[in-house]
Amino acid sequence: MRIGELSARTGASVRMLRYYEEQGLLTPVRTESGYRIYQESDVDRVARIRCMLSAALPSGVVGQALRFLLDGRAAIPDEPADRARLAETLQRELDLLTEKIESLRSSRDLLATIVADVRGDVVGPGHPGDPGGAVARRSVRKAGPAVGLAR
Amino acid sequence: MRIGELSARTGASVRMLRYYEEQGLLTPVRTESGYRIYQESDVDRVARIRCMLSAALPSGVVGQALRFLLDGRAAIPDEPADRARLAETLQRELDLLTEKIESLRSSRDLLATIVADVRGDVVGPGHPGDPGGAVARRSVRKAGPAVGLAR
DNA sequence: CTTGACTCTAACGTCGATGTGAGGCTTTAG
DNA sequence: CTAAAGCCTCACATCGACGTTAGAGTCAAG
Repeated sequence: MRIGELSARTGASVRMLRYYEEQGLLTPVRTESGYRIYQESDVDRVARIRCMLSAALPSGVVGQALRFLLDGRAAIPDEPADRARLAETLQRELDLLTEKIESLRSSRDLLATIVADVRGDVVGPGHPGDPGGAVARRSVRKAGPAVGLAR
Repeated sequence: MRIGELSARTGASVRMLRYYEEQGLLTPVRTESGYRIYQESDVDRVARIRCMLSAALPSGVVGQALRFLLDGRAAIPDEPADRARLAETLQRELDLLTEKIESLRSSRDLLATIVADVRGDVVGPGHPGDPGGAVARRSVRKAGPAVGLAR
């Protein structure tokens, strides 16, 4: 398919698709006249790119991951030393990501209790005279303290 | 505490702290002479801000979420109608956050399979200095297909 | 009082990701 | 064949999240 169709099917703008190619994340073939031709599998690929970029993963990591997805194990270097370094780099990103996820989960859970609480109050017998400090009652336990720091 | 101390304690640059204030994510009081004065709780607050921003959450979302995460329930309105609207707003933030977390998890899982695969090859028959990489060798099959698209 | 560390505002620079034309081919529908 | 639609390559513009610098005020210590 050509770029317009891929754009329509993925929701990514034409500009973005060309940008991803520029970054080595997509490698469409070209027609005689220069038109980009994409594979069916590129629909998935674009979804992954967007997902990983939205996770604020460094584009180098995204690139490596994508190369791996596309070329399978071919993208893994032969030299043990290179592999070790690569593994370490990826592991660091993995740890960071895991940490980030945990922290976000904690924020989300806290937010969820607040939402539940607001909803809970809505259904109750409204007390118009209740001053803004409705904080006193209710069972919102102190949310866990320090969350993991991001870099 | 003043901005320098908060910076030291959070790892965020002074510039970042001022920027977060500009975005309404922090609201320090000021001394007579204009110096920003932060609360102890702002240390946690900055940690959350950094985490959420590093996850590429739109600052609008971060702002909304933060107001309720850290100012707690102080801002909950009395009027049932107001509460209902608030609950709805928060629910949307909550959904966005949940979606984001799922997207991050998907990226992390993908990254994990790649790391495992790279390590699997690195680990020779007794490789010194290599922490237990008891990963079954090549077992990486096509990871799940389409993952959730980010906005 | 003077110095030096700290802070302030204001403004310009940067970088990644993306939008937006300009100008010019190519393909497709009529 | 011709016009519309799609695509191409620059290349400059924008936006968020900062970094950096400049010029000036504040404050504790010597």
